[in-house]
Amino acid sequence: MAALPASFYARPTLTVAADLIGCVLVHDHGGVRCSGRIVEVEAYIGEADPACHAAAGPTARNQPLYGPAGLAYVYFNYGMHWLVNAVTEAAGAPAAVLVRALEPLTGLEAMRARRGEARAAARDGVTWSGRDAHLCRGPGNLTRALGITGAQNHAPLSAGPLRIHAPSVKAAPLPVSWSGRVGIRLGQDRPWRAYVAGHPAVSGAPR
DNA sequence: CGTTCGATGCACT
DNA sequence: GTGCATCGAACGT
Repeated sequence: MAALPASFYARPTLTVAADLIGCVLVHDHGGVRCSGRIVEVEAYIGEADPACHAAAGPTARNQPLYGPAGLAYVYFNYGMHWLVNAVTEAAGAPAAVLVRALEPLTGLEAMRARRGEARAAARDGVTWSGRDAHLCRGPGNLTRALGITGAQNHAPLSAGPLRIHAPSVKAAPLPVSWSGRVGIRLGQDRPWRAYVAGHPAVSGAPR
């Protein structure tokens, strides 16, 4: 099964966001393959979008947004969370889709272990005992579970350890709902969050 | 149920 | 120095 080609991402960002629902994010890391079905994403589109990292023009951090479609844009936020995006549109047109939640498919043992490490770092000697459906619920949680870090920033999503695959032909299509984006201050009016309503792995409701 | 709040580091002004 | 595209513990109801 091949990863989605770069041309998949070189389209209008909202189209890419809708089509990413149901696709499978894969990360080969530490000798283990972890994957999950995408059930929640958000679009960040252009310098006119106040919530997009490109709102203030090109900087050292947002450089991948200005690159060609199909790259990963991974950045560190709140001092403790990596967030992973897929760069869309075309070079010079800064836009991306943030992956916010996955339904875990493979590598659950490794996911539990990585989430446990995070928990153990914060608390002393207590193992994480959350439900598996919550392993990849939320953008910071899914990068932690899959082992995605800044090492994957600017990496191509069509080849390499971090990839996105088309939905399985056997899987029924997921219904897509839209809402305002979560966790942002500016730009809440734009209904650019796509998600599977009622799915247990979808993160918190919009503000 | 609900809301508040601290942890934690870096990009940018 | 300020403000995050967050998370979960610790409260209050």
